[in-house]
Amino acid sequence: MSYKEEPGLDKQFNAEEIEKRCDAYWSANEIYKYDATQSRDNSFVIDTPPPTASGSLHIGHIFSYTQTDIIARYQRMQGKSVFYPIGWDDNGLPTERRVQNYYNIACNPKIPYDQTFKPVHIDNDKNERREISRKNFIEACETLIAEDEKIFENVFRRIGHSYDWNLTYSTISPTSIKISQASFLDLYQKGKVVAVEAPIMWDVTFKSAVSQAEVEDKEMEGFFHDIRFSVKDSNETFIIATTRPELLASCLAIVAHPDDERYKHLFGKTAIVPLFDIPVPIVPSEHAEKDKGTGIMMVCTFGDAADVTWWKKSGLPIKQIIGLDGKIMNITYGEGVFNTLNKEEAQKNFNQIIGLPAHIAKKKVAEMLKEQGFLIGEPKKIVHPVKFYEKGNLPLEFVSSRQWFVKLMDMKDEMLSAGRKIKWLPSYMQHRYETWTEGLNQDWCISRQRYFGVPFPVWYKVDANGNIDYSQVILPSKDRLPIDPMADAPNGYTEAQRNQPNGFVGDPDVMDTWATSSLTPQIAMAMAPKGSNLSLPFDIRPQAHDIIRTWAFYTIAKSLMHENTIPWHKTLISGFILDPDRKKMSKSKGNVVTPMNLIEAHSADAVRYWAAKAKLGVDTAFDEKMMQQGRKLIVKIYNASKFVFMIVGNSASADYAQNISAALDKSWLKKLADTVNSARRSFENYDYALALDSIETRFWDFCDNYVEIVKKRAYSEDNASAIATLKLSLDTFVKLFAPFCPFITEEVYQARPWKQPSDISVHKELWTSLDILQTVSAKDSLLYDTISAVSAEIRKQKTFENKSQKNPVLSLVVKAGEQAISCLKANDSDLINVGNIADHGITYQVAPELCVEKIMLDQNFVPEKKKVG
RNA sequence: GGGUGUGUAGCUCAGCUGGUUAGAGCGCUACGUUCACAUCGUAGAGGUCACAAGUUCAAGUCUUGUCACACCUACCA
Repeated sequence: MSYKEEPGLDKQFNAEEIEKRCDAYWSANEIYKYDATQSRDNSFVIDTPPPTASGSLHIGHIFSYTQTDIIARYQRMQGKSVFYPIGWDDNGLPTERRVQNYYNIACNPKIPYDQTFKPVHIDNDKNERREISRKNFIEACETLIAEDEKIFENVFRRIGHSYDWNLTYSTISPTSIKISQASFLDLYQKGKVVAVEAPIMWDVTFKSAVSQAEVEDKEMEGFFHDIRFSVKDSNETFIIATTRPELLASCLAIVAHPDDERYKHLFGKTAIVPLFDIPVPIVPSEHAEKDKGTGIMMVCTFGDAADVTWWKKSGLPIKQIIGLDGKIMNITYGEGVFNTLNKEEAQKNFNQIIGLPAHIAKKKVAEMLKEQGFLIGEPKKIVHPVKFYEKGNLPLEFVSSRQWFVKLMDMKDEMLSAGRKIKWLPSYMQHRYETWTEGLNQDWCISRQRYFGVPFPVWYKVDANGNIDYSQVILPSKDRLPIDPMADAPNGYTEAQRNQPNGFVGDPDVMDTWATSSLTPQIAMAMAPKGSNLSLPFDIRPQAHDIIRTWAFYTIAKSLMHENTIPWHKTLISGFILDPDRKKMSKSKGNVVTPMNLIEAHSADAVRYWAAKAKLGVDTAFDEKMMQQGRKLIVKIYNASKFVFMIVGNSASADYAQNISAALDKSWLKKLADTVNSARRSFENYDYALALDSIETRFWDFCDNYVEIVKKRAYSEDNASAIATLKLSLDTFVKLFAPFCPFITEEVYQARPWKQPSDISVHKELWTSLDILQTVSAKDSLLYDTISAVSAEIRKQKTFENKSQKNPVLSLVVKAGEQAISCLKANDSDLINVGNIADHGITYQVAPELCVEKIMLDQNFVPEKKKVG
C-alpha cells in the first residue's frame, strides 16, 4: 500500500487526516510486526500492562503508555526486533461490576442456563436486577468486554502506540485460562499452593475472600465502649474498652500485658463476659499494650489480625458468630463451643441480634449493655483506621473458611533478593517493593467466590454418604486445559456423577485476577509466532507505582516459582496524572477529559509530547498548555519541512553527503551531531524526556538560526552545500522526533522529494544512519556558534531601533577570541547575507569574550511595503 | 511509629556527577514582523532556588537538622 496519492505536503496541516493515513499505512505494511527470526539479543521484549477493560481509558493510561511507546520506538530504531504486545485485563471483579450495572443483571449460580437470553444495555434502571445463570452471566461479560476492547483499540491506534496487534491477548481468553491453570497445577505439584481452612479476610458485600494486597485502611468513626466484666468467684470487676461490642459473644479470652501491675493478680482467674455469661480465661500476653484503652482487652474470633495471631497460638476453638453474609449467625447456647454459665439469659440476649448485620448488631449490643448496667458512661467517639477491601464499602471481617493459598511467607528473602536483581526506574521505587515484601504477613489467598475469572482446575471426591471429601482432590492432566470443573467432568467420571455419592464436585471458585495477571510474560509469549526466541527475563516491565505490591510483586513471585528467574531486567515505574489542583484524578469528580477529545483538540503528536515531557515516576498535574506547546512544535516541523522542500525543489538525489562543503554547514552539523549523541545517551538511560529536550532545543535553533543564516545562499546558484545540509538536517530531525511524534514525522518522511523507493517508513529507519553526521561535520561548531551569536545581536539591534530585519547594516565591530575571528574572517559571507551587511562593513578585533559593538544601521532604508503606504 | 519523594519566576516544570550574572514554556507589559510559520522576533517586569547550620576556593546541586505537602508501610482494644 502506498502512503498517499498526492506527493508532498498539503498547504494546511491537518492532524486528523495524517493520523488516519498513518494508522492505515502502518497496519497495512505491518511496520510494527515483531520479527520472530531475530535472536533474543537482538530483540527488545516488553511486558506491557494490560489495561482493565472497564469502560473507558483514562488520560493517565495515555500518559504512561505513551512513555513506553516512545521507548519501544527508540529501540526499534536501534535495529531491535521489538516484542510489544498489548492485552486486556478483562477477568475479575471490575468486569463483573460493570456488567451488572450495564445490563442490570446479577449472577445466581442456582438458576439454569437460558439459551434465549440476550444482554441489553439498560440505563438508570430502577428495577431490581434480573438474576441469570452463571453461564449467561459469563456470556454477558464476554459481550461487553468485546465492545469495550474495540474502543480501547481505537484510542491506542489513534494515539500511535506501536503495538504488534497480532500479539493482542486477553486475561480471560482460553489461552490465558490454560496458562493460569497450568501455573496452578505446577505450583500444586511443587507444594507451593495449598488449600487450608483458616481465618481469612472476607468482604461481606462481594461475599468473597480477599488478599492482603487488596486491603486498604480507611479512617472511620467508631466508638469506644467501656464494658464492665466480672471475675468468677470474686467481687472484682474490670473495664474493657472496645470498639466491637458485637463480638462479645465470640470472646475467647481476656488478655493484659504480663508486666501490667493493675491486672497481674487476675492472671489465671476466669472472667465472665457480660450478657452471655461466658467464662473465659484471663491470661498475660505481650501484644496487649498498657497505655491503650484500659490496658486490658478481649480476644474474639475475630476482631482483627492480632486476634487471629493470638488464636493460632492459643489452640482454642473458633467461636464464629458473623456469617459470610456479614450478619450474625443463628447460634444455640450450650451447644458446641458456645458454653455459658446461664444458658437461658445468654440465649435471650443473643436472640436479639441474630440475623442483624454486624454494624447494627453493634448498636443493639451497646443498648443491651447499657440497659443491664454493664456499660460505663457513654460510648466515646474516636476516628481510627479500619481495614477495607479496596473496592468494598463495608469493613472486612475475619472469618474462617477454606481457601487456596500460595505460600509466600517462606520465600520473602528470595523475593527481596530478586527485587535487587531488577533495575527499578526511578530507583527509589524499589523501596516500596522492599517495604511491602518485608511487611507481608500472610500467604497469598488466591480463591475468590466469584464467577467471571479463571476457574480452579480442581474437583473433589464425594463419599458414599454424599459428603464432599476435600482431602480427595482430583486434578486434570495438563492437556485437558483449559477446563471448567463446573461444566467438565474429571477423567474416569461422567457428568451424571456430579454431586452424587461416590461421585465428584467441581471447585466453584475462581482465582484472584492477579493470579492470572502475574503471568503476563507467559501469556504474551504464548501469542508470539512459532519459532520465537523468547524467554524470561524480558527487558522491561512498565507499570504504575500503585500496583507494585500486586502486579510487580506477584509477577516476580510466579517467575521465581515457575522459572526460577526474575521476570524482567528492568521495571519502569510511571507517575500518576493529577488534577490541576494536584489531587489524584478520579471519575467521580466529573471533570474527566477523555483522551479522544484531547487528541482531536491538539493532535495525537501533541498529546504524546505532553506525556514525553514528564519523567518516569513523577506525578504530573494535568496541563493542556503543554499540549498546545506540543502542537506548536508539530506545526513548526510541518512548516520547516515545507520550506526545505521548497528550497530543495526538484533536487531529488538522496546522495547528498558529498556535497556538503561549506564551513558553516559543517560547523552546524557538528552541533546537530552532538545533539544526536546526547539524545542517544539520554535514551540509553530511559530518560526520554531529557532526550526530547535536547532535540527540541536544537530544532528551534535550526529554524531560528541555521535556516535564516543559510537562506540567501540556498536561493543562490552556489547552493549545493546548503541544500545538502538542509536535507541532511531535516532527515536527522525527522528520525530524532520519530519516537515522540510518529505522525508528523511519517508525513514529512513520506513527502520528501528525495525519498527513495526503499524508504518504507521513518519508523523502520535506524539511528545508526545518523552516524553520517560524524563524518561530514566539522571538528567543532565554533563558526556556527559565532555567526549565530553575531546575527542575533544584529537582529536585536534592528528590533531595538524598530527597523525591519532587512535593513542594511553599514558597519559593526565584532570582538571575539583569536580562533573565532580567524575562522569567521575566512567564512563571513553567510553572516553578511543574514545581517544584510555592507561590503567591508565588519571590523574584527581579537578579545577575550565575544562581543558585538557599534552596529550602524542604514537609516535611509525603507522597507518595500512602507514605500507603498 | 518507620520509610520514600517533593518543595526553584504568577502557573507547569528543567537544572546530569557542585563551577562564571539561576533556565524553558505558558501567562503578563511594550514594541516590531507577516518572509516556510493557525506565526515569529526583541525587550521588560517577576526568584532571599522552603528554612537553618555545616563542608568547600566555589552549593539550587553535598552533609545535618527543621518545616510543609504527597505517597508507601505499620499499628489500630
